[in-house]
Amino acid sequence: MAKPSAPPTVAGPPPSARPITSVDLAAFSLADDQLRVLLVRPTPFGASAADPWALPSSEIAIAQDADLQGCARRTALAILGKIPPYLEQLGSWGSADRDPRGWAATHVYLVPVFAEAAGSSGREGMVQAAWHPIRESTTGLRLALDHARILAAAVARLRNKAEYTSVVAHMLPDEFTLPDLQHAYEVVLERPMDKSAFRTRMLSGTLLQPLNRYREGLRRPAMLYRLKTRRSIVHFPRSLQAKA
Amino acid sequence: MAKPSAPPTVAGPPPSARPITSVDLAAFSLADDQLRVLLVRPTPFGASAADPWALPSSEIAIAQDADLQGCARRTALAILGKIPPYLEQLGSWGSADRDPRGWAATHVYLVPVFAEAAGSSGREGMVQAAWHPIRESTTGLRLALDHARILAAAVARLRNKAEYTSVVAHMLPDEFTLPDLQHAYEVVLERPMDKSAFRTRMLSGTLLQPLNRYREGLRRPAMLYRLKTRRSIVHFPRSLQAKA
DNA sequence: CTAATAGTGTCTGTAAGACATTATAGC
DNA sequence: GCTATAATGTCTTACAGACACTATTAG
Repeated sequence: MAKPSAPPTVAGPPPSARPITSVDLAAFSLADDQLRVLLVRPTPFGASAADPWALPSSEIAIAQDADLQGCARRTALAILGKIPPYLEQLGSWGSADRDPRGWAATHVYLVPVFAEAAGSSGREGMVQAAWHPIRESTTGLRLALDHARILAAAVARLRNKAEYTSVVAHMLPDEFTLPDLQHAYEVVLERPMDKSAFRTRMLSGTLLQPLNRYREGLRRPAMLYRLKTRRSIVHFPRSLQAKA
Repeated sequence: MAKPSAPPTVAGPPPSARPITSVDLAAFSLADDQLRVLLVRPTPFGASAADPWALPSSEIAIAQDADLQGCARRTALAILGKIPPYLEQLGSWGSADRDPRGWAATHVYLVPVFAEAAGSSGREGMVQAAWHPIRESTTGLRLALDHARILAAAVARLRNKAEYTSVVAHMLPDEFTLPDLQHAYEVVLERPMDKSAFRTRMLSGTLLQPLNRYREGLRRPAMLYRLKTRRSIVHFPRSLQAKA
């Protein structure tokens, strides 16, 4: 306790060892009409079907990471090849028994991104990465550590935020139509939505910028839009489907 | 990397040192018609007015804490004398420079509690603790480390959640009246609220249990209520004051 | 009775839900 | 013309906001 400017600690003696500290990503995208999450696995060397998939994770690199977001961005860059414009803290999970190596705490970020299908999105460096569809009843996949629980929380948060924010739009490409956007919401929320109410909701406020160009299609062309900003999400005045 | 069941790490070599890891509390109460936050300071020995106040904080005690919530409960017990029924993860702050001792990450919990005024709530063990009123423009107090920023985020979250949840009720005693509750919301949100709409909102749903007893007062007595559960908050169907 | 606080009733505004209708493309 | 999809219009419902009104206590 003779260290410089140590903040007051409430109770107990100074601890001896420190927890393993990491940042995990719950990165979501939409491909082939499915909500998908990015999972990784060690390199093919010795990787068998028994090896569990895991959320992308990096231990904090003290010499390299300026802060938690920086670590999250580094992790995303390594595996996605780009830094996502919108990252949101989901929460943190820490306990004595969630990692067999010892007391471990992880800071989890929710990352909605646009990504093409690309069944198994190549291996980036040392790991194999793939977009796994989110199936019913918490994926069913057996993931490493407590990642199944974290993923369940991430899916719940994503769906909940879809009820009152523009978060789903961040999983679409730069230019999209309102029917595209509605379809994306329907995929995430797993229920059909009313066209008229949906359009009013999305077009009110400062969310979208119309491009005054049209997507040529099989039938009547649809107006193209772009997000005014990809850096943040917009909150709508009311939540959808206010349950009785 | 030859450790048992190590999860795949996305990039970079295994780190050498681990961050200092702690749990901080942003505990709020209502006393004397003011929103207050619990702050601590090292024991009076050598404590001067120059010593900054800080949020209650505990480093993770690997041998003692089962998980992050456990650490938060231990911290709350040490300083409040009781374990609060409702704790909510606010977020985590971690960076190379927020603590002069080195890379430090803290997991912050938002804790609304009922607490009497008690100007300086005695010293519990090694620290001095007091409920400080939340003043305009982020308190104005100079706090230890980056606690001023964390506190600002906590106040923002508390006020935001007051707009669409029952969180404010957790800062009232076990039994209270609807006028009590409305006054509490008005203190937190710093604006007057409509009586009729407020009552409808609070009485719909499963939030309150009427006790069929009355608070005797100066004028007409008011019905007493109790929270159906103190362990969780209730979400209302709409946010208040849907801004244009 | 009056004063003060507790509690209710009525009307309006906003935005979502349901669903019908019109518009514009290819064929 | 027909079909499919894009976009709009109309009506209903739920609930917050404003505010008037009634109810119950002390004195």
